[in-house]
Amino acid sequence: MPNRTPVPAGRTSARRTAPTVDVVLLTPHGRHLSVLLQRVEGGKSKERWALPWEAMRSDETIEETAQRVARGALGGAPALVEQIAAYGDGRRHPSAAPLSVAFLALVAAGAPAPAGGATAWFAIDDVPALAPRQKAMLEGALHAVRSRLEQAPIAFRLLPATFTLSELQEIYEILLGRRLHKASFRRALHAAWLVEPTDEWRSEGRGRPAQLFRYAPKKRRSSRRGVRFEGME
Amino acid sequence: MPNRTPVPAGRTSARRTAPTVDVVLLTPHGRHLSVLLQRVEGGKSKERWALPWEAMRSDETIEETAQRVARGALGGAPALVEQIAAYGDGRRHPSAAPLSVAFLALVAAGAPAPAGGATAWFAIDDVPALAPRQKAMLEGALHAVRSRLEQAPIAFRLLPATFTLSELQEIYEILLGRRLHKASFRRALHAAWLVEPTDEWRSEGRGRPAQLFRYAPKKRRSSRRGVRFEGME
DNA sequence: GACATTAGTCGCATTTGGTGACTAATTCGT
DNA sequence: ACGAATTAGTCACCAAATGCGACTAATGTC
Repeated sequence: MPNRTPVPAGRTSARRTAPTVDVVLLTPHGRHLSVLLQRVEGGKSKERWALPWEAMRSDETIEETAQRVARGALGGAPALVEQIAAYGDGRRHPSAAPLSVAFLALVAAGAPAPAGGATAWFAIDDVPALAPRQKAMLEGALHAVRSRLEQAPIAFRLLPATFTLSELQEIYEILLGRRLHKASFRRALHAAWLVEPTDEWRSEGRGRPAQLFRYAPKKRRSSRRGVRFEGME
Repeated sequence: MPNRTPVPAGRTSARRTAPTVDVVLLTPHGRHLSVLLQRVEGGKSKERWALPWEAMRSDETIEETAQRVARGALGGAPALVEQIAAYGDGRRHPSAAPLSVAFLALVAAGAPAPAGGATAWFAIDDVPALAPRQKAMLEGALHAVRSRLEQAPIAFRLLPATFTLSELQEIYEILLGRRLHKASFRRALHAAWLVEPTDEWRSEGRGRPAQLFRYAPKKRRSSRRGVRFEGME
């Protein structure tokens, strides 16, 4: 193990810009997802909006930085913050940093529109031009949400402590970006022993009142399945 | 958007150590997986082995760096290199870098044992003490292999162009760390239209000769499934 | 030729999943 | 008051997917 020199001597490390931590803040908005962008003050680049980001600090973990960037942009704490990936290809970024670590943050519906015109929510299908690296982060965030949704109870963090099953299903539909069949959703949900009914009911105006449930996962049986070959080409 | 200063003025960025790129090289070895470690020259830390790593360079993407680190440690190119995640918590690392990006690399079976005693394969269940950050990377790598195995045809990259179905199944078993049922495996494989038979057969000493197949994915039908609630607690 | 060994397939029982249609409880309009 | 509209919740049926034991096939060994 010879050339283990941490820094290629003489080169640029002293001039290198610190890595950035970028956060993709997503929230349910109506029937779809929206992402939080911040206005970029004039520069030569044509992108006028950007994901919130900040340079990494040596006195914080990147998770802490992500939390702070999210709180700063949102004016409050998001419901969940998770890493997506590091982006260190050559694509352009608002900073000069060669490396960025992207985080996903989910925010419960009805988030207060951040003050001032410098920050705004954009529907996920109608996002303005972003720097290429941040565009990739946004795509990565959507992919991450949809793939982690089945592995971890992240949907429950977007709901209050008690909720109706219709509300839960709607969250799933918004995060997945597609409709689900009511009976199938409930059958799978109950089979997984993730929720338990409370004795309260909520009347939401018209229609039959809905029973309230709470998130209360029971012990799991490890279902030893075979392999699946999905979505390969 | 005030405090958009890319670098907190005056602070440490000039003294910051560049992020590292660490590679978890895995290969089938007998009936299990092994990981490549490099001996660490004496230092005050008690870990005598480490994952191959190198400081990020400003003239390479991190993918390129990972490829280079892998080739350097292995003496040849691995079959696949993919990013796992960034590790920027406070855990200790052989370098002084506060941030490391971990990559997974898969190497076909029968990889030449790297020359010299400075590099060696360790069975995955019998790995010596690693720096905490690298230990987390190794766990992350195993998790990544197992979860990506069903999404992308990475197993085929560990096999020659033509192979028997028993060989393919064995790769899956090694990567997943559990046995699979022969008939179920083949049924799912054929249903996914991933392989096609050649007209060659291979006699492996005793037993009936096996037909050789090649990886030849056909167009996919997008199976619109409902949600599943798996492995949540 | 009996047997061990590996490849490959079949069939069945069971589970899982998709779906339309049904019942239940409430509000609103007239 | 009463029926239409609306939302909640469940059922039943069918189709597809899965787990698995048991079978046949082809080869080498003794």
